[in-house]
Amino acid sequence: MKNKRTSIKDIAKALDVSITTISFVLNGKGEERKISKEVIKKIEDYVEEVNYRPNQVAQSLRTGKSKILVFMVEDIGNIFFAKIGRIIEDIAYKKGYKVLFASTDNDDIRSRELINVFHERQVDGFIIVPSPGIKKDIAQLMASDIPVVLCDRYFEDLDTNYVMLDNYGAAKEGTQHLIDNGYQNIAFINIETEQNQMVERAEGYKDTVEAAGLPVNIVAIPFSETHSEKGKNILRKVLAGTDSKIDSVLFSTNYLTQNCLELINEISPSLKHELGIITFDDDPFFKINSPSISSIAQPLQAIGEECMNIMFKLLKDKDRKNSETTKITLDAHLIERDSTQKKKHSF
Amino acid sequence: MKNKRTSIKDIAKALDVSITTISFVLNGKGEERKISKEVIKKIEDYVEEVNYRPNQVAQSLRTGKSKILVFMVEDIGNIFFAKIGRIIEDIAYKKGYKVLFASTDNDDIRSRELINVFHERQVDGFIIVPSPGIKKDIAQLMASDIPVVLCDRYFEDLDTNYVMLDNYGAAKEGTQHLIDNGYQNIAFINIETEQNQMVERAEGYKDTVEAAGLPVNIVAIPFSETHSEKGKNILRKVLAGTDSKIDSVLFSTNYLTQNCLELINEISPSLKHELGIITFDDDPFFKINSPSISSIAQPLQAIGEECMNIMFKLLKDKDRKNSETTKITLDAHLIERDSTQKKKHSF
DNA sequence: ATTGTTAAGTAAAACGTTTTATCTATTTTG
DNA sequence: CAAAATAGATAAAACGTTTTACTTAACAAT
Repeated sequence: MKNKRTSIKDIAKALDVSITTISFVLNGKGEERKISKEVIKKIEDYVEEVNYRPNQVAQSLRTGKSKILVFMVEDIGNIFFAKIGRIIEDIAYKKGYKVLFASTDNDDIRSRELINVFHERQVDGFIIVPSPGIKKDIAQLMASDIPVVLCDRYFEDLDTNYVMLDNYGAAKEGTQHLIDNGYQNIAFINIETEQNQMVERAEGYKDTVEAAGLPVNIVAIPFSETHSEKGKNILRKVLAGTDSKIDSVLFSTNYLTQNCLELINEISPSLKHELGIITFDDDPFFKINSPSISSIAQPLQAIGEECMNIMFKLLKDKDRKNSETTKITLDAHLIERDSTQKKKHSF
Repeated sequence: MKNKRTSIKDIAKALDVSITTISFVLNGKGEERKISKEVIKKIEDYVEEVNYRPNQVAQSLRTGKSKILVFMVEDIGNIFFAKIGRIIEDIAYKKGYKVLFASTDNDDIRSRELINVFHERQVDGFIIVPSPGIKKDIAQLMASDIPVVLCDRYFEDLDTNYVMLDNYGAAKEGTQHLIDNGYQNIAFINIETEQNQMVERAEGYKDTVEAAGLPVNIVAIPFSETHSEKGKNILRKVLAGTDSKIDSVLFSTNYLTQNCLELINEISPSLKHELGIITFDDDPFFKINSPSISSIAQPLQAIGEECMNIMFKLLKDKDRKNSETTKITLDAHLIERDSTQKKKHSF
């Protein structure tokens, strides 16, 4: 009943030709291996006729190549990663690669386990948004001569291929935009982390306000508290402004924006019209919100494309171990909307 | 240099034990096959020591099982699918399965190609959000005795496992909510499609307004025009209300909501405060928007869980061909917000 | 003393490919 | 005309497992 798929052996039997010959023909080595035109034709026709497709698992076992790439992110349910994932997927498919997605939750243990699992599965390459503590594992992975591209983050003292946003520059630009529009007391709302992309955003902010002679006000919310009452209280205090009254905020990531906006709404509906607001990561609804919300948009398409450019380069390169790593830094795109147009007086 | 991974053969050599014995021990068949305690211990210790991990590709080839599931959706960059994907991924990993994601763009050709590709790769099961015209391919896939669960949509006349929203009921509930709040002229904004989930939503809407003696007004925007000027014009006309003035809208899916809200904003900023608005698929920003937007939220967690319940049942079931299909219909969750609180007069 | 049983283990086939080495005719070359 | 080269193909090993069928030794039963 369970009709087994046709294998190369079945074809060999049917055409009275050796397995080897068929394999050569299928892999386009017919000419090279001096297989006669007639035999080539015969095989190709038959393959077409029975719609034979080689068993990829067997191919993988033999060649050690799987034609599978893996995209390891913090959370594939986060729209930022999901969008990049889609872009990567599309590019990969065009070249015959499939993409496994995996969410690490930014957890080192989970990341490590995933790397091992995929390594066992003989995936051909890794695109990784690394969790903070897996530098060693990344190094090991690279040492085992498998293509690795880091995305969104990197490690200062590890020579890897990566594709990053110019986080420092982007934060600078966003902050300067607030300053240019007359804001004088800007808070930078961040999550508590040592991930370099966040650190750089904080630096960009800090250097810019300092250069303008304005006060530095960095608020770090623990990752675990972004949805909790405790986190809300931290924000409440900032907005209440014990020392000096804040007139604007820069959110460092889309985790925070949503929750903080919600909170701002909760504290005082008029506040969101008075406060200058700009955030990293754009969202379609920012345009619709009132006020529409300014953002520092990441070039998702470019991020995905660059990751795949590097990946394909690595996949082709026979001795990639000896070739230089590629490091790409991309510019963000500042989207100016109503939330950063300083109003002379609140209403 | 390129230190090959240790294989079962290496262990055999190192311990002077046969390959077979090791395989039995590794697969927990040591007792059953009467391997002595000492040998079992010796093998287990060594395996631990050298951190041996079996080559999964070889396992797959031999057993025909890959421990990979595939989740085929319309677009993994769409937050609705991305969220479900994340839930499925988490459940899968707990049982040692990995998940391949694939976006079909709702295109039949692409869907068909993907199904074939994954079939070749010997994935163990499919969770599919089917494009409109691949009923036959789904049937074929099921005939080849591989677990298939449809998600979000199904085919009327094909006996499959599926997990669906009660689209009819959900649309009914949403529509009734508008009626209860005093709206009298409700438009249903849909994409032009024959996908059953959309048809059912339209029916739910239609039956409800008709039962209340209110006019039926179904607007179908071609899929390709959701972002175009042409699509906008269709909407403009509806909102202008040539025949009768519309006082509220029900959006059938999250593709539309964003664009239409944008357009409503564009046409007249005050309109969004006057119009009753409710939409399928919740979004975090609906809560923050002013007015906050009512929605018919899908139970993402439950959808993911039910898909996986069925999948695991199928994976276990030896003769699933003869067992009954499982059909699950889930209820939506109506979230009432400001956008459906009828205002006595516009402002 | 033969037969049967069990304990403890192994050899070898199989999964479906790719690839290396080899083979036989035929043709070319010196 | 013998040696060398080439055309056209194939056998068999290899990838790393799982699994079937077998072996051997020890012991028990008749």
